[in-house]
Amino acid sequence: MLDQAVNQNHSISRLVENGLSFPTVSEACDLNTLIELMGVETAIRSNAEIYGEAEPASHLYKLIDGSVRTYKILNDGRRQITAFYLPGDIFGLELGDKYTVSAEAIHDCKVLRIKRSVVVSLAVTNNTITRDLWNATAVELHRAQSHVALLIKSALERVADFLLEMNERSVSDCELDLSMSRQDIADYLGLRIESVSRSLSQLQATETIKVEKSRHVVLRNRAALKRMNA
Amino acid sequence: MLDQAVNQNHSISRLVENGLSFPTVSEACDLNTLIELMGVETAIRSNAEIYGEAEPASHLYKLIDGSVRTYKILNDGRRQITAFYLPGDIFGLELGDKYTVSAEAIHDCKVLRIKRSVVVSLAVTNNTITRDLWNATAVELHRAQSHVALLIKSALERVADFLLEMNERSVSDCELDLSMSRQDIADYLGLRIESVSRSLSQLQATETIKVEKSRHVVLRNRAALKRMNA
DNA sequence: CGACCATTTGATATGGATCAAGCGATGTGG
DNA sequence: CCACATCGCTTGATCCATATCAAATGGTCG
Repeated sequence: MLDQAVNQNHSISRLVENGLSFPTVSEACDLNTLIELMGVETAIRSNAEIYGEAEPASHLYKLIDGSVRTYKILNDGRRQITAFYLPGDIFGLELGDKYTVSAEAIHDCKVLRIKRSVVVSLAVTNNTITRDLWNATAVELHRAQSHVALLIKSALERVADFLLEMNERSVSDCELDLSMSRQDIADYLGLRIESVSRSLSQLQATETIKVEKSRHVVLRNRAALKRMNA
Repeated sequence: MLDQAVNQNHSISRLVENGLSFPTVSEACDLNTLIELMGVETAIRSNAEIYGEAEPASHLYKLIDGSVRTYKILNDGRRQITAFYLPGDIFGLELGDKYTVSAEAIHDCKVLRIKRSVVVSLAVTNNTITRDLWNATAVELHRAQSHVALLIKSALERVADFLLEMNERSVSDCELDLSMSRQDIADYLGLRIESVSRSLSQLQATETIKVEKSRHVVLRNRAALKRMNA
């Protein structure tokens, strides 16, 4: 059943990529529907690059399964992770024609991939899609602004923020499965891996969290975590 | 002549705000033209608040003269300046219905102000305007991403970055007139005022810049400044 | 001229980086 | 099934960049 869906996506996609009109898609369709209908399901191996900074921004992605990090490498070699994407998130959206960050799979992933040129040309006449593109960019902007606010905080506050952010974006109970390594977290928070580790230990010492396994954290006192934020 | 233009803007604006149709504006018009045609010219005193975080996002602004800072106050009282706006820039653009930052005039300013509801309702049928809103949001996103990259750098690098950014956004020769105080710069860069001052002194000691007056800086070796960036 | 405010400079403290070692989980070969 | 290598993470010791505290300087305005 899944295979069938994938194949169908392929054929729809090809139709439109070949320039044939597709009334239901091009008229009253939103961005998410467009990706679901026309996106090509693609598997990506753990740690594989999905696209690289400064490459032509050829595709737009919706993450189905797994997790993705986007990052920039600064000229001294430091890596700044700009965002983590979880299932359901759209990524790879660029206004300009080059990617401004690189994207990598954190694990084996499944994504829906759609040609940017298709989306952009549909957007010319489809206001809903243009609005969705705006909307998606605005969501990214809010995340980036939160990230700025995060980076001026202390190490402990950054880690607390990070745990809450991940918690809110996942199932949102008190159990938290982190898909990324300590190094990824450190590069996202602008800290060293040792500082992340120490902050987690400190939060555990104050009974705020419990690090059951290194990738599995229980939030024992979310109020205390929230009190650390701004 | 200027007064006349202002009055005319007022009347056009009222027409549309009262729900009368205005074919030339609502059809083939872009966002900038819309603001120029319908924006109400407003003067804002130095240090006056233009809007506050979490207030209803009632207006969209184009800065004509002066400069503006937007910021968030974190819960421990720290102020994070998120952006500086210079003449020609659009600000106050929100996707949601509340402002996510506060905006203040750094000096006496002139702005063109337009109701958000007008822009948004025109955007429903005018794809060019929707696209321009997307575009403006994408510009903000790029700035925010650069800001993230900036905040993981050393104090010296942040200050060098800042000088280059301001230089590129102004007339772009080697003379740089800073419209903001050291405290504003510090709150933008996530540093203390003393660290900003020391970094400037250090850049001056290496003949990279010359601080002629505290608000007027000459870039003597732009290549050296650029070499500090990532 | 004198008061005030912004900025710079100096002295010291501190949080996070760095360097280094230990620990625990996972996997491999004997 | 166990010894051992490896990798990711934690913990410890020390260092350094920036914060903090304090004072001096300079520019502006009455």
